[in-house]
Amino acid sequence: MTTINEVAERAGVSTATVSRVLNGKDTVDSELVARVLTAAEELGYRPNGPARNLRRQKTPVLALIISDVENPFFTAISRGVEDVAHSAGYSVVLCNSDDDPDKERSYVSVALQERVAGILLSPTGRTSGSELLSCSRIPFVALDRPLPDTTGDTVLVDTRSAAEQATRHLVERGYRRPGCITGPRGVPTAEERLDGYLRGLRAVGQHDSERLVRRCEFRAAGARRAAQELLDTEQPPDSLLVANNVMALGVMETLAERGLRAGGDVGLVAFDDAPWAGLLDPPLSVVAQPAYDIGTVGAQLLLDRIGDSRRRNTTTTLSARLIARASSHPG
Amino acid sequence: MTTINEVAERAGVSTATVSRVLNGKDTVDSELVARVLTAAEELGYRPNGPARNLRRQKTPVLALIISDVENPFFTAISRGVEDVAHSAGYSVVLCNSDDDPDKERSYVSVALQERVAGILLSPTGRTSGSELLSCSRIPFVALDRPLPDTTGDTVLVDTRSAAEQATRHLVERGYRRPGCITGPRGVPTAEERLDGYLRGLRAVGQHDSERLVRRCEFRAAGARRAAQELLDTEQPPDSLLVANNVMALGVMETLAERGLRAGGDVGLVAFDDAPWAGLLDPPLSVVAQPAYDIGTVGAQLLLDRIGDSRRRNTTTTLSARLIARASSHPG
DNA sequence: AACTTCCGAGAAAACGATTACCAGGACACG
DNA sequence: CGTGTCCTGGTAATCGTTTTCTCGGAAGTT
Repeated sequence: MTTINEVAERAGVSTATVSRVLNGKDTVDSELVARVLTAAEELGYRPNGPARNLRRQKTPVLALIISDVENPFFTAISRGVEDVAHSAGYSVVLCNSDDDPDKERSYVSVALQERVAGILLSPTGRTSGSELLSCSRIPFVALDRPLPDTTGDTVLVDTRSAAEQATRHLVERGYRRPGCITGPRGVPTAEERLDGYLRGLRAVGQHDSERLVRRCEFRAAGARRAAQELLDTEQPPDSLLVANNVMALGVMETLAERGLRAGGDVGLVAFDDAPWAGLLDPPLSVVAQPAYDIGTVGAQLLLDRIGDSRRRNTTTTLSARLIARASSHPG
Repeated sequence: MTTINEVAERAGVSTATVSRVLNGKDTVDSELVARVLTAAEELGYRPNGPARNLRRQKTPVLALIISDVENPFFTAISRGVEDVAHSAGYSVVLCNSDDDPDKERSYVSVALQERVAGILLSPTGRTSGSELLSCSRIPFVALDRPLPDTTGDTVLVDTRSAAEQATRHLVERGYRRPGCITGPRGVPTAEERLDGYLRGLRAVGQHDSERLVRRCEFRAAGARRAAQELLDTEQPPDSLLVANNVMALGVMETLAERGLRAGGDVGLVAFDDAPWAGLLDPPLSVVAQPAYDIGTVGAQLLLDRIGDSRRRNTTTTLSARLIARASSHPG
């Protein structure tokens, strides 16, 4: 690898001058600028990032830690983050925590170690890397889920009222016993959606029963089991509110296996819209979260904080909207 | 940020000793080890990554540059890469080139600059960052698509014969005029799939006509337009081979808008399986590519090359398999 | 012409780790 | 007891940049 020294030597100037030219300082004679540029070109010189970052004490990189790359909700967030970051001259590195607190911790640790400029995190909720974050001075933003015990910038979606609305929607459409499949205990998004569901039931005068609720990981496999369990109970639910789109696929597989049809046999509303949701059989009613916006808002917040570390912490809450399709239409 | 000096001072030893302890060298007195460890713990010391990487002249990070984070095919690859890399002690940073040669180039450039240990790239095909790569000495592996003019490790899928097989499948199922929607000119995967399609037609004695072929970006919007165009021709195709899963969604939307049903009205086979493919209306026939394996094989190849830079270049070709569902079943 | 001002460019000091090298002490052996 | 060996741990060089100083010369002012 060629270094700045070799470029300086070939151009017949000092390394300081090379550095100045390459960083666009305007105090260099145009003759020298030309010499440096051609020398750098000829040698295929490319500055050493780690050295530069060490000296500058900062790295133009944002870390985005999400819990599932295969979930379109999170990839949409990542697009939002990337668009904003990119236009501000930052690169984004995407890390996939798999909803595993250990992996999350380890990624936070790596990010801190590499001295990234900032971190966007959708926390698993449990212990997670939050202590690490809060005791370091690195700017960060929590996305989708609040960070336990830590006050920091946060971008949330009001899924509680969305869940409530979705539940009422099911009842209004004529379903009598809506059930709920949500995420693990302690995960804020899971709790919120469950809470919204319970409120929705109460609002329409239904007795809420934990017997119609199941919890599982935010994965298809768990949702499949949960759906099977619920359908096998003595008084099975006649409709379901499902806490994310990956789980919804699991539920639909289960229905298909049993020859049940979503909508007609079991009403279904799931969180997260996806490009394929309207093309399923039947088209899936969803609570569409503004995923892309979560990304852009979060990234902007992070950039602002990087620019001014003593800003007040803010929490932005975006709202979701129900898109009713055939899966919540009985008969 | 606390530095190794402060740790050394607090522990009453030299920085060299701190470094030795923290890197697990065994030549240090256990008394000192304990002192260093507690000092580091108390100060919340975390080594400065850039400094370490600068000194060590390497970074335990692999860059994975893919063309679309929202495409499940690529996210599956990324899981494969990550699993292998992680268990070998490497982090993976995921970069999203958006199938834009400029973005790709820029990401390759950043990766080189940051001196990552290796690069996994699914090239856009056109000029792209290949010159950058080949003239640097950084190990790299091309995934899914070969790198133009460059010999290097490559992991491919034999989509030519898969496309041929899929085309024959359509004809065998009774469709008479299969059309094809493929990717942009010059993109190897697009050309291969088109070529396979043409061969398939010839194999069953059909005259191949470019009039049944459309090209567009690997996006839903382009595919929608392409499908509309094809359906509006005087002699429209009665079935379609579509070059990836994102495009397939666009095509299905178009069919739905026109009140046409995949299978009964227009046969449909698309590349890439996805969790939702079997749940669409109708279930989508696909050519399933071993995406996760592309990732694991590619990552392993890259690690091998990092370990031994003078290995011979290899090209691994995996095979795809047709999964016939209802969308390729007439009537 | 003498003095100040300013500006461009080089020399050298950081940045924070790792590691080659060296010094000093303990121990063993003749 | 003297000398050689080994082992531990400190000193300082090093990685490749950026940036602060500093200095020399040109330009401007009186």
